[in-house]
Amino acid sequence: MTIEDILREDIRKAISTHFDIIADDILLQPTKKEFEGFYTFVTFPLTKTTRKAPAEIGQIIGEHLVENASIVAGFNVVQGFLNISLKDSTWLNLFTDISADEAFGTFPSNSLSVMIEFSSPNTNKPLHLGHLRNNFLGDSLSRILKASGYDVVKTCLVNDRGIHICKSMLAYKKFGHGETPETSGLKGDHLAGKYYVKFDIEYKKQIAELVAQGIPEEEAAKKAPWILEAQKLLLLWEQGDAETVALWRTMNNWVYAGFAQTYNKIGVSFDKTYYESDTYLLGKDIIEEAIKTGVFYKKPDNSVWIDLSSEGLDEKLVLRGDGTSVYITQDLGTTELKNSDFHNNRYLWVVGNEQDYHFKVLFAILKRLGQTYSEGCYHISYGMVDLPSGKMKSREGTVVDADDLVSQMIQTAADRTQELGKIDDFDGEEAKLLYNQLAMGALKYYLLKVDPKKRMLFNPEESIDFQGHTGPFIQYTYARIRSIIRKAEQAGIQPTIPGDSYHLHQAERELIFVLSQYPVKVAASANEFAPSLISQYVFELAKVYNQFYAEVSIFSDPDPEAVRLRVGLSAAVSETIRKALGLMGIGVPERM
RNA sequence: GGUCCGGUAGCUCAGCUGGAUAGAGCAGCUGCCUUCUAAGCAGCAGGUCAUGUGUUCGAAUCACAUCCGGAUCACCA
Repeated sequence: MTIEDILREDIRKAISTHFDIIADDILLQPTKKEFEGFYTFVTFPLTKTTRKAPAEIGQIIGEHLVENASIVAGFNVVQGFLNISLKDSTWLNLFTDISADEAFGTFPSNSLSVMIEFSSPNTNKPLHLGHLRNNFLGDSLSRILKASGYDVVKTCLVNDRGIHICKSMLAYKKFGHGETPETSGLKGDHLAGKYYVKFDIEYKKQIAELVAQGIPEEEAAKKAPWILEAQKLLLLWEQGDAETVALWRTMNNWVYAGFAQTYNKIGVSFDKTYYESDTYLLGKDIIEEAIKTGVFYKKPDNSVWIDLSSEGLDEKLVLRGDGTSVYITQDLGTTELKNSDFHNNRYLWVVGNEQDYHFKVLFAILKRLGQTYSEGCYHISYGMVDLPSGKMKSREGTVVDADDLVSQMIQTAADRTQELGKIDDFDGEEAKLLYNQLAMGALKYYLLKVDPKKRMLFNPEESIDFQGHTGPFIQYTYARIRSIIRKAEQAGIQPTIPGDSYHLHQAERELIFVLSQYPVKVAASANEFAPSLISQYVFELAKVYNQFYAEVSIFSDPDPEAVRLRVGLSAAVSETIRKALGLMGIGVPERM
């Protein structure tokens, strides 16, 4: 039972004794800064049933609380707003609970397992900024879900086959001259990407030539020699042609080695990786089977369809006339595979919002097929990342490369840190670790602080900011606290909670109040699949701590009880910052 | 055209199960380092919450309409 629950119960009692009304929903909101109190109860909704003025109702409930509610210290009424303050003993008890709870903010198992699929790259090009948002969201959500009691399985579905890979392969065959990551000095994924770009340049040239000969552009795009060759390559691959498969394998392995480096650098990993080359043929059987039960139907050309118009969707093709799969067929099969592999209670997909429709269709079909797990399927749809210059387009080369971005961030972190000169005694390894932590802190925080559902703007100048609403600001607060804890340890000061006679400083109350919100925020971010709630929370916590830090002196206070409490508060804040940033995959430095 | 998402300070974003004079950060301007890390703190300035109508004691929040931006409606993935 939280303080809020207790207070709600007390208000409910006050209402029933004075007005003879059973109020089921007691709405509490945090009191605005300019008023005294921590919790506010709005009395307007009670005016009708009680036939009393809002201020009068507030007065009556307030008086009742002061007399009867053991946690309440006082109140004030402003118009229809009843602002309630709590006793210092209440705050101290609350803080006692928080500091005693090692697992503060971590929920016990809820006996539910969840699979979360994210990242899911194509193997024809390196990761870019858009993938970073996806990866950070997926990684952070898996940590948040774990903290809120789920058993989590992280998966990645690698898009390792298809026409796009064949394009890279074709360009490599034409222009590669046996180049390898070793001979070129390029990371494998960048090497594959280089040929993907080469393909596109050549392809566009061929289209232009055909158009110049008077062929309409649409037709030219289909007839250009290289696209035909790439399609032939895809066919050869599907037939298992040894040479094609060998090249495919070689190039993909280069790419995987490159991806592994990037994932390692950004701190992302998976429990299980699925490859589309293993799963793309799945799903057909499910459909063939369900034609019999009437879920799907055949058209004269032998293509197979489902009519989802009663769900507000359209008629959707699920198998081509030649019997081959389409995207949705494959996803149906992959989901079935996931379910038979892991039997999870929930399945999540972190996929961009351009696929909203696809997932609506997928879930509708699963439901029609009578799959009970369809109820637990959820598309975590996130918005695109835009650049100040507009949309990122990989074909037009306007993408921000993930590896480049990460190394720029590390460079910036190094420059910034060296300017300040606070860690001149660090050795090379320590410094490197710090730069990495700060760089990833800045980048992850920047991409996670925005509501995932919303489209966001990536402003390069802002993203390397280390002040204000940023990861490094919070990391800095942590490092500051750690310095205090070290000092306290040296001085032999034990954090202790003072007795009931202790009069709290307002800054101390605020700190306890914000700390107490942490578990609520963890639960909310898990429910809404929104790491941004954690990022906002931890920023608020750091801000309130910095205010406290500027306002009160920790070690030079004449009251030893105050010193010991403040050391304890600092420790609790640092731990909560560490946990909260940890939920975002961000590490914390001892010094910076 | 149908469907979906969005439009809040110069910029980037919170707030949106209706509640007080709409909040942060950045940028701009003022102060604060002989005292625990100034990557910090305090303050000033900045808003017709796209527009209109409605519901309500009360609307940035709900409903309807309009305008603007984006996504999607492939036998691509």
